[in-house]
Amino acid sequence: MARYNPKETEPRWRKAWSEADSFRAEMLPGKPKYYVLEMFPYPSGRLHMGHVRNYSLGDVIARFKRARGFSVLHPMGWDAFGLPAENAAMERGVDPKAWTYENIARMRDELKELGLSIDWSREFATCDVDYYGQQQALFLDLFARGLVYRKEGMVNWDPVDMTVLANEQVVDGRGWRSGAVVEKRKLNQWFLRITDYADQLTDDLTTLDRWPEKVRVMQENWIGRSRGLKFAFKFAGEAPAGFEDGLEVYTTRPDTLFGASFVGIAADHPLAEQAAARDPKAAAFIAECKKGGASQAEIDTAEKMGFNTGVVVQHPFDASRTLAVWIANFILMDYGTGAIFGCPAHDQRDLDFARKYGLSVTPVVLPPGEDPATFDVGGEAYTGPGTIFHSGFLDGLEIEPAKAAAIDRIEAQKQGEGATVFRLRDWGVARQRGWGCPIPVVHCAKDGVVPLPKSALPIALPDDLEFGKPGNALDRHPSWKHAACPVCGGPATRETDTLDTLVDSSWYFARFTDTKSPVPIDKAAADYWLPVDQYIGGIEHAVLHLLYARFMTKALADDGQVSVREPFAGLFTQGMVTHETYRRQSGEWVEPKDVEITVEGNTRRAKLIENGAEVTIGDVEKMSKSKYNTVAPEEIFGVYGVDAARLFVLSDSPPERDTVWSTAGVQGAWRFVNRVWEEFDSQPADAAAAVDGEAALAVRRATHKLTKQVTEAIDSFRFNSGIARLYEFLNLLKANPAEGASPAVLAARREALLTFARLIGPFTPHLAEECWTRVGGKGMVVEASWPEFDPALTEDAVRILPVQVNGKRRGEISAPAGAEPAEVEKIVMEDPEITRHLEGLTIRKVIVVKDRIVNIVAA
RNA sequence: GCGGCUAUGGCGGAAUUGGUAGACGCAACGGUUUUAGGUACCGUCGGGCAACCGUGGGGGUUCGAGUCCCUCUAGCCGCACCA
Repeated sequence: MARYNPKETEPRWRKAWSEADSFRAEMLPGKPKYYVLEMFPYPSGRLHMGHVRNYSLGDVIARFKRARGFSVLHPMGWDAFGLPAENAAMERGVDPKAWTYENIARMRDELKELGLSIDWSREFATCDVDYYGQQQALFLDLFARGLVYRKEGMVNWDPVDMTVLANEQVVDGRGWRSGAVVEKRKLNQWFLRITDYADQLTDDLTTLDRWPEKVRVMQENWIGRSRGLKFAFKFAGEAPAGFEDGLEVYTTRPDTLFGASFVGIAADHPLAEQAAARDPKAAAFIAECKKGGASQAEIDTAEKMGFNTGVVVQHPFDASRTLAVWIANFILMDYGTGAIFGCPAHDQRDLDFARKYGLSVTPVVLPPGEDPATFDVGGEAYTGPGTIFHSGFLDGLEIEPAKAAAIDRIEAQKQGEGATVFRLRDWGVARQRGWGCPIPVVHCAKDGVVPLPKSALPIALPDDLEFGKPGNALDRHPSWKHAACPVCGGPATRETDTLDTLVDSSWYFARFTDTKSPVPIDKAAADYWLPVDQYIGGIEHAVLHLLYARFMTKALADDGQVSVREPFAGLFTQGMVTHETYRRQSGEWVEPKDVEITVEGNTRRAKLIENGAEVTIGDVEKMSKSKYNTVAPEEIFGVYGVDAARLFVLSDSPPERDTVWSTAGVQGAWRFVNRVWEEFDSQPADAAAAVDGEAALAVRRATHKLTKQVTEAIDSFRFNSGIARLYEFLNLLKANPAEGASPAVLAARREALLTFARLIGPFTPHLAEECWTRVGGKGMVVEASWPEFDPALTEDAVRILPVQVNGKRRGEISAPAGAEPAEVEKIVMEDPEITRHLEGLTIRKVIVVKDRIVNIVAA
C-alpha cells in the first residue's frame, strides 16, 4: 500500500480540470446561477496564508454550488494599480508596469497551484488598458449624469505618498497606507456625488439580510444620517457682511430651543474669520484651536474653550431674548452648518462650556417624576425622555411632538426648515499619481474643463513614465499631457490626476460578467449574473470598498447599465490568519521556521534551531512581514500538499474568526489526508451490489447522516463543523474495515466511499478525485452531482435516551425511534438502574421528549 | 462616551437552536512498530477517592439553561466634541 503522494496526484488533477475546462462559467437559461466572488488581490507578488484562507473559503462554496446544479461564476482578477508599484519603482528603479505584471504572473501560478475552481478565461487586471479604458468610459457616463464635479476645497493631503486621500482613507488623522499625519490643503479636486445616494445607501442596508450586522452598522454610522432642523438666527444688531440672511445652525433637538443660552461657531467658520480680522485676540484664539490634535486621546482630554465674538443674535421664539455668539473649539466646520445653539441643560458639551464661562443653564425637559420647581441638572446634562417646560408654546409636550411643533413654528416664521444631515462627504477620487487610471478630460484655456469623447478612449498611460523621484510622474512627462481640445481644436492640457484605486474596485465584479464587452458592462451578462450571490473578504473593507461599490451600483442602475441596485446579496467577512511571534533576547524578531518549540507540562518554550539560544514567545498576531511571523504557503504545499493546507485553514476555526496557523495543525490535516487515502486504497474496486444486513445498514445510515450534516454545514458557513463530521465518519469506516468484511458491508462501504469522495471535494479537491477514481467513480468529482440523502436513513432506528430524575442524569435506555411517551415510560420503569433512584419518592410527572430525553419529576 | 461582538478543558473549538456539555482536531501521557525518530498506528485525556462539581461572576424563568431574561465583570472591534 503506497503512501498518498500529493506531489504526483495534485498537479495531475489540476491538469485534468484544465483540459476538461471544468470551471468555465456559462449563461445557461434553464439553470439557476450562482456568482461567488472573493475580494480580488493586490498583486504583491507573493501568496500569503490570508489568501489561501480567503480563496479556499470561496472555493468551497463555488465547488459545492456547482455540484448542486448551479451555473457558477467564480472569477479572478488583480487590483493592480496603486502605490506599492510606484514605491518599488522609486526604490529599485524598476518599471511599475513590468513589476506589476511580473508579480501577477508569479501570483497567478501560486493561486493556480491552490486548485481553485476558477474560470481563468475571465482574468483581468485593473491596470490592463482594456479595463481602465472601459472605466474611463464609465467615468464619462457618470460625468454626463452630473455625478462628477470639480471643487476647490480643503482636502486630506498625505505628505509621504504625496497625494490626496478620501475621508474614508484617513484613519485617526493618518494616511491609511503611509501612516503619515494627514495635512489639510486647499486643492482643486474631482469628486463623485456619493452624497446624492446617502439616503438610499442607508435605507437599502435593511435589504442586505445576508450581510453581517456589524458591517451594516458600520456603514450606517459612517453615512451618519440625522434628522433635525436647520434655521437662521437673526442678528440683534446689524448683520455682518455676508450674513444678511442670518446665522444658520443645525440641531437635532429643536424641542430644547427655549433652553438655549448661547450660539457657538467653529473656529474656521466664516463669521469667526471676520471676528479674527477685526480682533487680534479672536485671531489668537482661533490659532490656538487649530493647534489641537485630531487624535483620539487629544480629543478626549481637550478642554472646552470659547471666545465671545461680541456678536449677538435674537432667539427665534422671543425676539427680546438675545444670545451671544461664541467661537468654540468643540464645533466642527464640516458637520451640519458649523454652528449650533447651545442648550447646556440637555447636552453635556454645552453644559461643560456653560459652566466654564458662567452662562445660564435652563432645564426645559422635565424627567418623569421630577418636580418642576426643584429640578436641576447639576453637572450632568439630562438627555432622557420627559415633558417640556419653561418653554412657552411647547410646554406640556413630550419630546417628539415638541420637536415637530418647534419645526412647524420655525417654518411658519420662514426662518428655516426640517432637514436631514449626513456625516458622509462626497468622494474625492483624484490622486496625484502616475500609476493609475487617467481621468479622461482636458483643460482648455478657452473651453475650460472638457470631457473627452468616448471615441478618444482609451487614454492610455505612456510607457516611458519616469518614477525615479516623488510626485506625479504623469505631470512631469514631457509630452503626454499635451492634447487638442475636442471643442475648439486648440491646444489643451490633459488632466494628469488619476483615479483612486477604489474606483477600480467599485465595479470590477460587474466587468467579470463579460470581460470582453466593448462597453463597460454587457447588460445581458450583468442581468444574468448579478448580483454577486456570495462575496467574501476581510472586514477592513467594511466601509471603504463596500460603500463605494454599493454607490457605483446604484449610479450604474440609474444609468441603465445594470438592473440591480445592490452589488452583493451575501457578504461574508472572514477572519485573519495569525501566528505566534518570536523574538531573540536582543529583541529582534525571529521567523517561525527558525524556531523549535518544546513543551514541559503546560509551559511552552522556544529556542533557535541554529544554536539553541532562548527565544521569547510573544503574542499571536496577524501574519505580517514586519513581525516575521509569516509561513510561506509554497513551503507548506511542498511538504504536505495543497489539500492538507486547504483542509487545515478550513477546519481549525469557524471562517469568520481568526485562525492560528500551526505546523502541528497542518500535520493533523495531513494525517487525515493519508488516512482517507488508505481507506480508499484498501477497498476492493469490485464490491457486490447487495446492501443489507445490520452492519451494512449501520454504514448506510451513517453515510446518509453525514451527507445531511456536511450539506447543512457548508450551506451555513460552518466548514469546521462539516470537516469534523468527515473526520468522525472516517473513524467509523475504520471500525468497519474492508478486510474481512461481508459482501453487504463491502457494498455499503462502496456507497459510503463514493459519497465521501464527493463530500470532501469542496475542501480537498485533488484527494477527492484520486479517491473517486480509486473506487470506480464515473468521470471526475467536479462533474459529479452532490450526493443526495434519504431522510429516512439519516435517523437511527434505535435511540439512546438519557433519563433524568429531577434534572440529574441517572441512566439511559434504548427505545425505537419515534416511540410514544407511554412506551418509553414503560421501558424506563423496567430499568433497575433508574428505578433505584426513585425509591421512596413519589413520581409527580414524567416528561418524555420524543427521541431526545426523559425527565422524571419526583419528590 | 456611543454602537457592536465575545467569554465553554492545557489550546482551537462542538453542542441537533431549551433536552446526555466538551464532538472533531492539536498538545500531553501510556503503549506497539522501528537501528533510530520531531514517522506511523493503538489507547487515555474537564475537576474530584467518592457523593458530586463544572460553560466569566451573581440572580431569575423552566421538569430541564452553555443556549432565554435581568445584572455585574473582563476582553476585542468600530465610530466619535456629529450639534
